[in-house]
Order: sequence, then C-alpha cells, then structure tokens
Amino acid sequence: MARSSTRPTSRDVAHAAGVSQAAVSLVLGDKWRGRVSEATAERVREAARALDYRPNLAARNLRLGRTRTVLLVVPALTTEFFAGVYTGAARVAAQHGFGVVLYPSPEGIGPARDPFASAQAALDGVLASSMAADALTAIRGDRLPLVMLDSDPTASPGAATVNLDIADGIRQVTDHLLGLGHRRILHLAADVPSWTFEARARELTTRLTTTPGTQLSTARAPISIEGARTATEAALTTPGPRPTAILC
DNA sequence: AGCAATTCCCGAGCAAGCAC
DNA sequence: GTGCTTGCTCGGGAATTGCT
Repeated sequence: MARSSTRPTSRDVAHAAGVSQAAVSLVLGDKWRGRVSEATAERVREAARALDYRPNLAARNLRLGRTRTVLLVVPALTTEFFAGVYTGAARVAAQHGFGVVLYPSPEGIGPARDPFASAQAALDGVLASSMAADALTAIRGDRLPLVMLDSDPTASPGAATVNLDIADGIRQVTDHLLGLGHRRILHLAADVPSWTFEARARELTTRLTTTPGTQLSTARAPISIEGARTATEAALTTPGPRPTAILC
C-alpha cells in the first residue's frame, strides 16, 4: 500500500488487485459490465474487501461537482410536524441515494442565513417547509433547485411546491360540524404568518360566511399547549353566546 | 524580505485509445 | 469487439518559483 498510515484509496485497491485505478472505479461503481471481465471484477471486489476500502466522499464530490446532499430548512424544531417532514424527506432521499441535512433556521420564517460558506457548493438542492421562497435567497442563490412544502405556490417562482389540500380539508371539517348542528364556531388559529394557516383561515371564512345562520369567531395563539389554553379560556369567557365547537 | 504568480497535489470518474 | 489503461479533469489549499 502506498501510504499505510492513511485509509486505502482506489489506487491501493488497484495495486492490490493488479489492475489500474480506472478499473477499480468501473467495478466499484457497477459500470464494469462489457468493459471488465467477471474474473477481474471479482479480484477488485476481493481486494476492496481485504483492504476495507471505502470511497473518499470528498474526492468523489470534488470530481463530480455533486454531493448528493439536500438541505431541509424548517423554521423551528419545537413542532412535531417538522419531525415528520424530516423523516419522510430522509426516507425518500435515501431511496435515491441522497442524504438530508436538517437546518432549523435561527431566523424562524424570516430570511434564512446560509449555514455553509457556500451552500451552492455544498448542496445539490434545497427542501423548505413552511418558509417563503424569498426567505431562502441567501441559501439557494440562483442555482440550487428548490422544493417548497407548505408554501404559497404563487409566490415561489421557479420552485416546485407540495401542499396539503386545504380547501378539501376545511370542507370536510365544516360539513362535519354543520352536520352535527353547530352554528357558533371558534377557530383557534396559530399566531404564525404561515401560508397554510392563512389559507386555512381564508377557506374557513369563505365556507362559513356562505352558510346562513353561522357565526365564526377567531382566537389567535402561539403554537404551544399553554398558549392555546390561555387563548381558548379568553375566548370562552368573552361576554355573549359561547361557541359550541372549537376548530384548531 | 515580501509579494504575486504558478505549479502541484489530493481521489475518483470518464472519454479516448491501445493491445489482442 | 473485448478488456483494459492512459491521461485528463474537478476546487482549493499548500508548496514552489519568479520578480521587485
């Protein structure tokens, strides 16, 4: 081996197998069929096993100009929702040979700083949950592909968007409540300027104001049990007819 | 001595080309 | 045509060279 003090490289594997470094690259990259014999390929694999060879990712990234890494930007880690987003993203990414780096932006939903010296050099793409597209300018630049989850599709030019079917969800919820006879409904809304929350409130207002005899009130609270309890108590102790249903 | 410019190096992948 | 090698490439930092 050329440098016994460092981990083996593809050249070391090549030397051990009696082939060129290029042959090692072809075999271990599974691109050898038709260019390398089965016997030689097996010799290369055996040498790699014997040396406990693992590719140097830094060198691979340097050569290819790709890192097979995407950044998932979320505004906070305090909500379980984002844990689910990360788990799903990581699972699908792994199926495609990509890794996901989670970045809870210290700025919340505001303009996110680049967590690397140059994210464009370190990443192949950006996923963002519950952020605005223009808050990602510093990270994304004009080059990195961007997929937005839970974000206004009309304000994300050049980005793909994945959103919940909010209108249908609200339709099902309101149909259910109205079907049970409820007419005074309290919307316990998150005090966060998120596209999803705003779309939900808008859709709720639209549906209930077009249903005669209904009354919709809104209480805003931070996303926390304590905050929700305080806001709910305040709403329920307000003079006047109490709501018979709470939607949160 | 101090600075700028140039060369080398790292590891892996790929196109082109060689030997049979 | 098959099986394989050669030579080049990538970005950034270290080392070397050249010049004032």
